[in-house]
Amino acid sequence: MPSSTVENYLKAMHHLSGAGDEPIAIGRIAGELELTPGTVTTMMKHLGSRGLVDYLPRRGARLTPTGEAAALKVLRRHRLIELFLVEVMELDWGDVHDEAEELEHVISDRLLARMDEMLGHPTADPHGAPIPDADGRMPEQSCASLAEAEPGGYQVVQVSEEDGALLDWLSEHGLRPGSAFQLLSHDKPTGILRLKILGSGLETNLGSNAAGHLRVQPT
Amino acid sequence: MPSSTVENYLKAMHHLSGAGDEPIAIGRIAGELELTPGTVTTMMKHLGSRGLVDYLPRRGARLTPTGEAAALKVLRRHRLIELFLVEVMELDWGDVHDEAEELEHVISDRLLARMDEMLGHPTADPHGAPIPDADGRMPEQSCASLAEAEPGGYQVVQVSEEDGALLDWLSEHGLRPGSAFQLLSHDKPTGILRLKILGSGLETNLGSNAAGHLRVQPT
DNA sequence: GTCAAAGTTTTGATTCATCAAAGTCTGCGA
DNA sequence: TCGCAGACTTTGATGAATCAAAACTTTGAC
Repeated sequence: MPSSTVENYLKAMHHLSGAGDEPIAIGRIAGELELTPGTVTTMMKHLGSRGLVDYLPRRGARLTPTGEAAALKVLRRHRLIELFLVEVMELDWGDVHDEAEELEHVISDRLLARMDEMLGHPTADPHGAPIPDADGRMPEQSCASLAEAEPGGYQVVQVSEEDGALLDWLSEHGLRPGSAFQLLSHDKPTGILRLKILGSGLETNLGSNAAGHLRVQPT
Repeated sequence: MPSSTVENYLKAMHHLSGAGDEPIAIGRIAGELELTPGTVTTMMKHLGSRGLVDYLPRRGARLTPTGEAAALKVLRRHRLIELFLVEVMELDWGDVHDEAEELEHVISDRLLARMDEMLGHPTADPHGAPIPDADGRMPEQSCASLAEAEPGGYQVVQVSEEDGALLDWLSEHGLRPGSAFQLLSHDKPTGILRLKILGSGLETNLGSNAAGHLRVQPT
C-alpha cells in the first residue's frame, strides 16, 4: 500500500510523462510537486528500490509498468471522486479538484466501487478527462487540441483542469465537455480563433494558448 | 489545524472522559489508541503546550474547553459521514465505522456542510449516537441503559458501536435505533432480559452485558 | 578544449510520531 | 515505616518526508 506521498509522486510522474518513454527530469517532478530537487532524488531511489520507477541518475526517472498501474489507480480514484462530487453532491465544477486530491488517498475500494456504480460506470470526469477502468485501462479518446483545429463543426471533449479562471470563463460561455460549437476562423499568425457556440448562438474569440486547453472532436 | 494524529487523541480522550472531570489516566489513552504509554506522555505534553489538554504529571490529562470543542468537531464529522455512507451510499450499517474513521480527517467543511444539508440536518448517526451541531452543541438525549430498565414498553435510541457481532445480531432481530419492543421480564440475579420485538412479534432473550450496549426510552 | 551555468546529488539537519527499555514515583500492605 | 508492584516518565533510536546548502556532473558557448 503506497503512502499518499508516494501516490502523489506517481500521479505527478504520470502527468508529466509524454508519449515517448524519455525519462522525466528530476527538476520537473520537483516543480510539479513544489519540492526541492534533493527531496525528489531521494524519493526516486526509494521508489526505484520498490520497483515503481526506473531511476537513471542525472538523467531522470520513468514509471515502470507497476508504477504506471499504481498511478492509474490513483487517477481513477481522483476522477471518479471529482465526478461524484459534481453529480451527486452538486459541488461546483471548479471546486472539486482540491477535495478529490485529499479523498483519493483514503477512500476504500468498496466505497469507490459504490460511487462507480451510482454514477453508472462513467468513462470521463467533469472536465472530460478519461477515467481508467477498474483494471487500469484507459478508454480511447479520439480528439485533438483546438489549437490545431481547422474551421468546422466541433464538440468539446475535454477541458484541462489547470487554470481556474479559464475554467470559469469557459463554463460561463457554455463551453463544457459535450458542448457543440462552430469554429468560424482560425488565424494562425495572430493566434486568434473565432467561434460560435451552438445553443446560445453567441460568437466569441479565443486565444490559441487558451484553445490549447480544449480537446475537441469534429461533429 | 490539528493533524489527524492529534484529532485521534482528542477523540479518544472525549470517548474516555466520563461525567466528572477526573483526569484520564495515561494508560487508558494508550490502551484506547493501542500506543505505548511513553508515546502518550509525550503527546500529552505537546497537546498541553497547544492548550488542548490539561496535563497533570503522573495523574493523567483532561481536555480543555478548546480541546473538547475540537473533539466534538471530529465527532460531528465522523457521525455525519457514517450516516451519509448508510443513507446516501447505502453501505452496510456495520461497515461504515472504519471508512468514516479515515474520511473524518480529510473532508472539507464545504463538503461536510453539503452532506449535512442532503441528510436534512440530522441529530443522530446510524447507531443512534447524537451528532453535535455545527457549533459543537450535543443534542439532548433522554434515554437510559437497557441493563437498568424495568419491564415495560421501550424504543431503542442508541446502539453502541463497539461490538460488530452484537451489531449484526441486533440488526437481524430488528433492534435498531427507532425499533420498539416490550421488556417482558428482567431477572437481575441471572442477568437475563426477555423481550418481545414489535413488528416481527418475536420473543428473545438478551444478556445484561449485551443490554448495556442498548440505550432506550420508555414509550 | 576550456569554463561557466544549469541541473543533480550528497550531506547534515529538522519535524512528527512512534517504540523499547531504563529510570522514577506513588500508594498500598505488612 | 519500609518495601515493592504497578503506573508513569525519560531517554535514545527509528523511519518517513522534508529542506538548505555544499559538492558534483553535464552541457553549451566561445
